[in-house]
Amino acid sequence: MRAHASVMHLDLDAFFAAVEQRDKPSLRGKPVVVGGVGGRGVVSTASYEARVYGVRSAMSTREARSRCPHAAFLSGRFHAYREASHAVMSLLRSVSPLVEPLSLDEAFVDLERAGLPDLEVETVTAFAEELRGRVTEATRGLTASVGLGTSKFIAKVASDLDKPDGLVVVAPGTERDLLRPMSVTVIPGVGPATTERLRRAGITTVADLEAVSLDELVRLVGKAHGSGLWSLARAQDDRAVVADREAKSVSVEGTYDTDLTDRRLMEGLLTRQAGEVATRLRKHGLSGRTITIKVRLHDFTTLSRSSTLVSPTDATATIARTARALLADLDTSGGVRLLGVGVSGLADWVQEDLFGETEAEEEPLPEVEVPHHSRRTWAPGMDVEHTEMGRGWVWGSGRGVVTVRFETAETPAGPVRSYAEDDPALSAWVPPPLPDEQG
DNA sequence: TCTGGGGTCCTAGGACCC
DNA sequence: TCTGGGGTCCTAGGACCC
Repeated sequence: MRAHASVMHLDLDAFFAAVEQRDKPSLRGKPVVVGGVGGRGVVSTASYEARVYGVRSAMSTREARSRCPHAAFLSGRFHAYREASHAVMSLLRSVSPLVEPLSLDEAFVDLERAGLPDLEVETVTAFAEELRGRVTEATRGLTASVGLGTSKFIAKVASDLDKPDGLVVVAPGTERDLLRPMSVTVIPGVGPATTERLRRAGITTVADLEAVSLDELVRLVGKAHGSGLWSLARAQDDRAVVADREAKSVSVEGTYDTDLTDRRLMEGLLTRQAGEVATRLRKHGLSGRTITIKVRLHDFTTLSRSSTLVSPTDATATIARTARALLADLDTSGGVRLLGVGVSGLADWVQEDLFGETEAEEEPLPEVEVPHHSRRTWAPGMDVEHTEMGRGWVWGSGRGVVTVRFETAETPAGPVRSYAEDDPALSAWVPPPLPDEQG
């Protein structure tokens, strides 16, 4: 803990929904819900007008619709969110070199490096207030809630106390009095499971937590978590603000509106996801050794299987083949609602490519037909182009009919159309070298 | 027809090595 | 005829965050 309230936490208010209202004046003052709009979608962000009706983040879109049928339901324009986020992060970095983004809409800023004349409460308060105004300017109208405190924990708690469009400074020395009456859930890392465990032990507030010994806490919630809670309950937090944290994994996953049962289709989808993961790895100059697939069954049981290669890869074919091999060991007969592929164990260098695809030393993998862009046979997952519908990908094929899903960034679950296999309007789509698809 | 997507961190057991 | 201990890597699952 520092002597001064020099850690700042900034949080953009109802970020995705606010960007939509900014860009579309007809939505201002109205309930807006951004999230998945498919049958299994959930809410990412609800505008404050929608929150009045009880719509919350992580709620199923179905429930949000029933609570607030007249809201605008939008699937999200991530390019616009990224752009607004970038404007804010750039502004913050112009103020201090130590900026730690937590997501598109949140960051810590270390004011010890902001070149202020001093770090007294009045000084940092005036500085933060002015900065909030500059954030609104830089984003053409978005508002931010800001908290200042002697640690990350306190700054984060503070930014939550006067939302939206607020500023709270917790004066040094007042932290523990502030925390004591609060629920244990204010502590980052205390979610539903931990809250329930603590509740059974009679612990519901930070004051309760403070009264529990370290040994007892470790017994209740484990070693790392227990010692973390013990410290945070006393407002002891020395975590530094760290700029430029490196990514540790890259993954793509998707939940499908209806459960998948066709293994061939699942393989096609995994192949497609592997391609997206590989593209993102290459874009950031990364490669990784561990390939993981994630499979969520019809009953929501979630399985993962991973395999670590001898050397890092960023090759679609290697990731795809490994992913399909991992799937081969799983029983998916009850149906699958989610499939995902990830790569971890990242290195910021790429293996020198001595063997073409560099898979010479890998264990033999089962024979699976890889969808191939240059052939006019339609395999699930392959990219196609239709003269009228534009770009899409093969969802299924057979008996002379090919089903294509036309999907864009705006509509992840786009329209599905079926064509005769030999329909001349349909052609294979070969991706350009290193497409720079999204920011 | 409950329950997203992209992440991080932790735990625990087994293999393997010294 | 009894059975170490520490360290590291790998795998699977789970909690949590925004």
